[in-house]
Amino acid sequence: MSNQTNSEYQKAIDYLYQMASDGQLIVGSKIPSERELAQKTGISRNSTREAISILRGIGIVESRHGSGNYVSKDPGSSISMMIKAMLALKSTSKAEIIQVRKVISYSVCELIMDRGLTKEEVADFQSILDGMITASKEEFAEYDRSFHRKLMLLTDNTLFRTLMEPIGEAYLELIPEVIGHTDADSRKALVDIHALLISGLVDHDREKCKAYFEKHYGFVEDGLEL
Amino acid sequence: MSNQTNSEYQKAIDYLYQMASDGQLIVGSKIPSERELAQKTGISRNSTREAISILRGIGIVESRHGSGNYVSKDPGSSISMMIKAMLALKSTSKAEIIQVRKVISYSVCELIMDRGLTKEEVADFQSILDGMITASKEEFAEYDRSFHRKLMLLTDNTLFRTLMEPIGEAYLELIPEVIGHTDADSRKALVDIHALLISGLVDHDREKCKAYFEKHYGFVEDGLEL
DNA sequence: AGGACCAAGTGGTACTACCAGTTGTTTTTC
DNA sequence: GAAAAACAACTGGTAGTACCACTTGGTCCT
Repeated sequence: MSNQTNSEYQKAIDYLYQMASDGQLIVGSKIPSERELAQKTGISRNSTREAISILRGIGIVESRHGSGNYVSKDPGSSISMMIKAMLALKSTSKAEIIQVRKVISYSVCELIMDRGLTKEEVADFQSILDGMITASKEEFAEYDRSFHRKLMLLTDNTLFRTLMEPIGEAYLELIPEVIGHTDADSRKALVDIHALLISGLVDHDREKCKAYFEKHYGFVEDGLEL
Repeated sequence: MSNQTNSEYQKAIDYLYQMASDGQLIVGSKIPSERELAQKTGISRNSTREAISILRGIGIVESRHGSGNYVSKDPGSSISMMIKAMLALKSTSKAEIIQVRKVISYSVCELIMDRGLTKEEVADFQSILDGMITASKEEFAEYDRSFHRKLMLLTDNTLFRTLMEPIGEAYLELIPEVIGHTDADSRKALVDIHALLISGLVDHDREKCKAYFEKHYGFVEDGLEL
C-alpha cells in the first residue's frame, strides 16, 4: 500500500496506512495527535497537518477542534463529492454515470434473482410503489432513490453498497432533469416498470428483469437527451 | 457552491470556486500562487496551503514544485486512491471483493458483447493467453491481471475504469493465494477458460461469457476456500 | 453528590525563515 | 549572431515557534 512519492507528508500517510492495515485504526477511532505523529514520523507538524488535510479531502479523516482527528465513519460520502467534481470538469460524464449505474444495478439483480425475495421484502417494495403512484414530481425522485437503495441493500455486500451509493447520489442529481420531462401518465408507466422488476425477482425471471432495465434507462436517457 | 464553515482555509477554497464559476479557471490552468492567494483572501500561507492540500486530496488540483498549482486534468485518478483507502479501512472481506469484481467484470462484458471485438483486439488477447501457457506461477498472476486490465480498457467509460482499477488491485493481492493451490494442469484449464470468454465476446454469445465467469470465479473461490 | 473551576492536551492560525525546484532573462562564450 | 552558461526572480516544500480556541478529564470547593 505504500506510496513511493518523495513528499514528506507521505510519510505520515504511510504511517497511518500501516496502522490501518495492522488493525490499529478502525472506523471512528482516534488517530495519534498531530504533534505525536510528527514526532513519530520525524517530520514537522506542518507536513503532518498537510497529510491530514489530504486525508480529510479524501474523506477518510474528520477533525474535531480541541479533541482530535478521527477515522471517518462514512468515507463513501465524499466519493460522491469527487464524482460531482468530475462531473463539473468533464461534461461528458452524465452518460457514463447512467451506464455504470444501469449495468451494475442489473448485475446486482442477477445476484438477487438466485435467492428471490421474501414476502416482507416484496411488501416493502410494494409500499414504495404505492407511494410513487400518488407522488408529486419532487417526491417521485425520492421514491425512485429509496427503491434503488433498498435494492442495493438486498446484496448484504457492503463494498457494493459503498461503491454504488455515491453513483446513486450523482445519479439522483440528474433525476429532476428526467422527471421534468414527464407527465402523470409517463410516471404511471414508470411505476409499472418498477413493478415489473419486482415481479421478475420473485419469479426468478431474468428476461423480465432485463426488460425493466431497458425500459427504465431508456426513459432516463430520453429525459437527459443522451 | 460556497460553504458556510468557519474555517479560514474555506476562504481560499471559496475564492477559487468563485474564480472557477467566473470561468477564470479551466482544466489545466494555473491557479494563483499560494502567497498571492494568501494575500488576496487575507489568510496565512499556512491556511492557504491547507486549502490546496484538501483540493489536492479531492483530486481537482495538482501541484508542481517550483512551477505552481494547477487545475487537475484527471480528477478521476484520486477516486481510485479513495477507494483503496476505503478498502484498507473497512477490512473488506475477500468474498466481497471477489463478488464485486465478478459482477462488474461481467457488466463490462455485457457492454462489450454488443460491439464485439476487432481482429487486433483478439490477437492481443491471444498473445496474453499464449504467454499464460508457458508462464510460471508468479508470472501467471501478472498475465491474469493484464488480461482483465485489457478487458476494462475496451469500454471507453472512464468511470468504469476508475471504479474497477482499485478493486482489481485488491483482487490481485489475492491471486498468489489462488495460484498457490494450482498445478500445471489446472492452470492449463484456466487458460482454456479465458479463451472461452474471448470466444464468447467475438460470437456475441452471452451464455459463453456467463459460463466463463462461473468457471473462473468458481476456481478463485475454491482457491481461497470461500 | 453537585457544581465551579482549572490544567493539560488537542486542533487552528499565523509568521518567519529557509530549502528546492522551475522559468525566463541576461550575460558570457565561441 | 547564435548557442551555452549563469543568474535572478519566481514557484511550491519543509521546518520551527508562538499563540489562540476548544475539549476533556480531573480537582477542589460548597
